[in-house]
Amino acid sequence: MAHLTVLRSYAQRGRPETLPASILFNHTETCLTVYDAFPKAIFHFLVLPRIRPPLDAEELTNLRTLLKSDKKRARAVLKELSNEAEGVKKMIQEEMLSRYGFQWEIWMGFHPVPSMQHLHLHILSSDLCSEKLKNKKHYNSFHPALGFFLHLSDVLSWFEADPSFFEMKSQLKARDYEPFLKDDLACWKCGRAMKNMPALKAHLQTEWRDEARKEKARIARKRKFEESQPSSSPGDGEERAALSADGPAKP
Amino acid sequence: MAHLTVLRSYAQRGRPETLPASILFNHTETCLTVYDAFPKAIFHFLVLPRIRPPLDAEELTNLRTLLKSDKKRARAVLKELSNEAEGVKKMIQEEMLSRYGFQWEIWMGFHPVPSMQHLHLHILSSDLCSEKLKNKKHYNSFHPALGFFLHLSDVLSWFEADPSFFEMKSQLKARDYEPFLKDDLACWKCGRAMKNMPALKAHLQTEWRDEARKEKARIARKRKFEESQPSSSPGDGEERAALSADGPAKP
DNA sequence: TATTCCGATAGTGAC
DNA sequence: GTCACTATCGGAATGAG
Repeated sequence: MAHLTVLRSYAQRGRPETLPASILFNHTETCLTVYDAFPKAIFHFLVLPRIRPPLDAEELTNLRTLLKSDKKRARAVLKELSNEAEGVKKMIQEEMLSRYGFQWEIWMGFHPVPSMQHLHLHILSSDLCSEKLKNKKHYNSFHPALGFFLHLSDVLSWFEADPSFFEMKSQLKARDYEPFLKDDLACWKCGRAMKNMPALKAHLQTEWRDEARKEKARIARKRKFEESQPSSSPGDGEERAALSADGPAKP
Repeated sequence: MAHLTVLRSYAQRGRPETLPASILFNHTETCLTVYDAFPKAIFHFLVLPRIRPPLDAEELTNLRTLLKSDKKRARAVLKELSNEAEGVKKMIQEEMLSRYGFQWEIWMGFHPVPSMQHLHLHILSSDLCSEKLKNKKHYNSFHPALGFFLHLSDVLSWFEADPSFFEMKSQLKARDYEPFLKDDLACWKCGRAMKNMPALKAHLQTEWRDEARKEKARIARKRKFEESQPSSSPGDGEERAALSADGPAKP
């Protein structure tokens, strides 16, 4: 479903649990977490604030509309999204370990000028390995240091800064952010310039495989060291069990 | 063979008759006529001046190099191309009649700044209906009134004009002609603007079919009139025979 | 900054 | 203004009741 208001339709549901399991991942009193229909990484979720009094659909249209509404209410909404996101992040980390044998970065943040209506917090893994990641706009919109992707922690920090700084950041003008999406392609991890998308995608695969190899070796060393020690903590058993299940990992 | 010097290799052959019949259409002491390897119309030939003393390959590289060499020799070369082209044109006209039942325009002219080396006079039919005509550059380069396509008769007339005019025209600077190739698409025949190449190509087909219909009706009326007359000339028999053979005509 | 489809545009490599 | 290949860029439609 490629409709521009599909997220809003989810967010205004009185009974989100009636959504198909292929769409809904988790929900609370205040938030829904759905699978991104076109995931740009191995893990990619969206956390949506539910529409409920005193929050209306207009206020929750996007980050800009939220930030220009009541500041305390806005912060509360973001905190609720953050709470839900932290839980989702933990579930992703467990899944990383059980399915791929290691853990890698998870990013949480907003797009300044989204096309789809209704505020959505992206939670995605840093591999950016996905068939759905097809063009420069896709990639640059998630590049963690380019300027387009607004990390949740940064957005929350705006509330603690000077009100004039908050006002400035809250503008979120399309013309201020659009240029980032046209920046030259470069690996977010090593900084190397990439000629085109196929080259970038191949490189991202390599980066992720390299990280997998190094992390798995590190974990193996750690395990060997711990096995050579006389005592063990209760958590170790789980960790070893998770590590032994390798699943459909590519790296 | 899409090589940039293939025409020169033909033109410097001592025995052009050894060229494959799929390449060589006709030849004289001074000229070769070859099939355009990527015809942009139903009929599309190239007439090449043969390389022979005192003409060298450099002088015959393109129209600009020829025109800036000895003026009388240049005119002689163009006259030889013209003579050969007139013969080829007559053969095309006969083929039009025998295969398609009517005749339509045939254009003869040069491109000001060709990529392929060796002067070549284009002879092509005005339908511009061909799978090989794929983009705006192709089309605009043969548009008969845009300015890029240099009609042979016009080029020959430069020799009769004031020497300063000849000098001006002989410049043939790429930058003076390149803009024509980017002009908006418009039908050369009716002037209508065309949104894109598929629309233009469909329209060109329509134009040609319309012309075929009208010309065939005109010819049929003429024949009926002549049949109603008591006398006939010896040529009429041939013409009727040609008209009756309809061949693989599309229109 | 939703995707997908279509088409134009740009760079390259060819031997 | 050689072609053919790859990739990018640019606009338009898109669904649902």
